[in-house]
Amino acid sequence: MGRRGRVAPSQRVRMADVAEAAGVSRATVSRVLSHDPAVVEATAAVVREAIERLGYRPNRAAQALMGASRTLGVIFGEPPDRASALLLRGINEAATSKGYALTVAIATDAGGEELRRGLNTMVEQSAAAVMVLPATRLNADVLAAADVPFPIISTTDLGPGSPCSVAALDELGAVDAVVGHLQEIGRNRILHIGARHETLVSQFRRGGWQARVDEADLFEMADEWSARGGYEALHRAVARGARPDAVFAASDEMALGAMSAAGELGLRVPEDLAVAGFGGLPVTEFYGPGLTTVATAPQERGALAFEECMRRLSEPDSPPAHRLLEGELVMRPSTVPAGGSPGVSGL
Amino acid sequence: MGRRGRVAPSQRVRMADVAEAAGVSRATVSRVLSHDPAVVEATAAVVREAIERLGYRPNRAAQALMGASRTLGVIFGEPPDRASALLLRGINEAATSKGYALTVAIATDAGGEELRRGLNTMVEQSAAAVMVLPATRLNADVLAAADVPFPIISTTDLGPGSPCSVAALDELGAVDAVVGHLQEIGRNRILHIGARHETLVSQFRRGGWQARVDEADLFEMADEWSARGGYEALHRAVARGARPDAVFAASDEMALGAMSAAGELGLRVPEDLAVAGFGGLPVTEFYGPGLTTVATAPQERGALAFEECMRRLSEPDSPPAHRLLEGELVMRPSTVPAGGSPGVSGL
DNA sequence: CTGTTAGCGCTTTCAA
DNA sequence: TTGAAAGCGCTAACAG
Repeated sequence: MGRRGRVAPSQRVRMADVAEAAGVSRATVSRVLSHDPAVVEATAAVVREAIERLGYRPNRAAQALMGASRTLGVIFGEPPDRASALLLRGINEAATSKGYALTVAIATDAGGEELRRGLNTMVEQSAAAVMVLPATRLNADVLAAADVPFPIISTTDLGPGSPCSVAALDELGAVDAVVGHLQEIGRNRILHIGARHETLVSQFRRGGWQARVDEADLFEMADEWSARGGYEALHRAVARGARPDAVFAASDEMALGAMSAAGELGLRVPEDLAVAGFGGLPVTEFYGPGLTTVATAPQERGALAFEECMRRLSEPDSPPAHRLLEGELVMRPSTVPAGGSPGVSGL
Repeated sequence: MGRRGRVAPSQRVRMADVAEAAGVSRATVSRVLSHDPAVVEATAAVVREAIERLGYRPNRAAQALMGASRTLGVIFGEPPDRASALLLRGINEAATSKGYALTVAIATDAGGEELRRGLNTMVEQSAAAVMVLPATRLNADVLAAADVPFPIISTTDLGPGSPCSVAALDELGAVDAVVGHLQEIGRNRILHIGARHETLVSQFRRGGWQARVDEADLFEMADEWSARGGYEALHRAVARGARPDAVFAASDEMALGAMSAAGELGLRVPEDLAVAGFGGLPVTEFYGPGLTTVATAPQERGALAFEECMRRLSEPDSPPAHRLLEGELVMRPSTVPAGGSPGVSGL
């Protein structure tokens, strides 16, 4: 057959097949699929039966070509840790239940080039909205300047003036709770171990600590956002003469490394050195004697971000919202000796 | 405008806009985009300039409607741990560089219902191929029976006879290396702590251990795949009279919990109780005295899975391949006292 | 080497 | 309440 522009039709069951099987037109099948109340129940039942029998699945690409797409984008800017996996899970659960599919991209570079590419991918995929976990300030600027046809929801606080919605942890409040706790138990030489100074979370954690602490010699930059980074940082700080009575590490893993270094330095935790981290996944109960930390609810953050997507989509003209989730201080023996009363307290 | 079937054209720059700006036809733009050598360089340059200037991004939905789609699916069946995040990163890196976008779904239930839904999502998204991390045997059966228009690549070993390609860790070999190591250092009462018996990885780890160990009283089922699970399991095992001289835990976190329990029971690690885990992320260096484990290279596994996708796509008629990655035994003080010679040895 | 044109699978007017 | 037909943005077959 020499017809021009001929394209091999796919093997897949199409709407036309369903229509034929049900003895109706394609338009009617389409209406049944979108729960159009105009279709009389008897007809709808026949159509649904045919859909079921033939195993018909609509082609999203064709749907997206017409109107609103049912795809949401997720761009990861955080390191590939467990929290990011949980965040994805939170988003997925909510999205699946509402019939949305998820497309992902990863953008961990500081410069924003990967983020730009990620956003382009989302445009190409006709995403209806995109959730982003921007890593750095530059990334945040890329978001603000992005020329994209969908709303952006950031799961890191971008501060006021950003055109993006925010569904994030109240970082400053959470840090304040940990550092405040260390001060309440009588520590006044609180060393902060940070890393990757260019990232937004690093800046938040350091900023929250700075707001409560004066001594400039009590900051130590770790090489990496990891246990080894925390381990080496504490060793370095002590070697250069810092004499902390507490450590606030920017991540739980760094805190774990710091506790290991403390052991080598002959410092007892918590008697000589109270140690607190940030993150709060269940495993931290077994970090050292049990690590004091802040639970950051990544899964809830994901659900919140999705909710904000839906809100922006249903009220296209509403301004971007700024929704913050409270962290939860978890007190454990690394700051409160077993004799004390460890436990959990809301902020 | 009373034209029938009217649909609001999108605001986005379309191929037609580029064509007009460049003074060529849409077909030529399309050819430039797909690097068709038939287009003379001068024309191509003009087109590329117009694309750049207008900020044109092709609409994937429209592309997918025609021929091969540039979307790959990833279905997670593993718990949301760091390894799964790394696996995604490995896939993403390879996929991005080849111009593929990624769609994700999550299917962690044992029954396979979520997996079926996930596969449906991938059909709807016109995925060209799908990578799956199936959790359970039932999930594997769903995969085998799936009626889908794309090749499936499993990142868990499905054994022979499966219609899916496999790009996975050599689980049995890796377990054999750990348990063999424990035997080589003279341990012969090796307790295995497992969990979630319905999952394939649990079965592999238990099977590998069983192949080397006789005593039936040396298996203890943990409630969860976590540090707390390992902690409680060791306590239970000792309480019921098991007298292990070593522990092989099915995950690093369970091993961490077991070491904590060992401390409470007055057992020194490794003198009284050697402890080994499974997973091998860097943080395990700071689990207890340093945890012996197996590195499972999740990122490499992701890259391998992607490679296998490409192979299946370029050779549609070739049979599914079975590609296994070797684990790497990492010996640390939890089995080899500091006096010994800890280090890394390939399998 | 480039343009014309048909049609991918779907939704949406408009008419009946 | 349902059907006919147009067209979403793109690719590919064919003609020139």
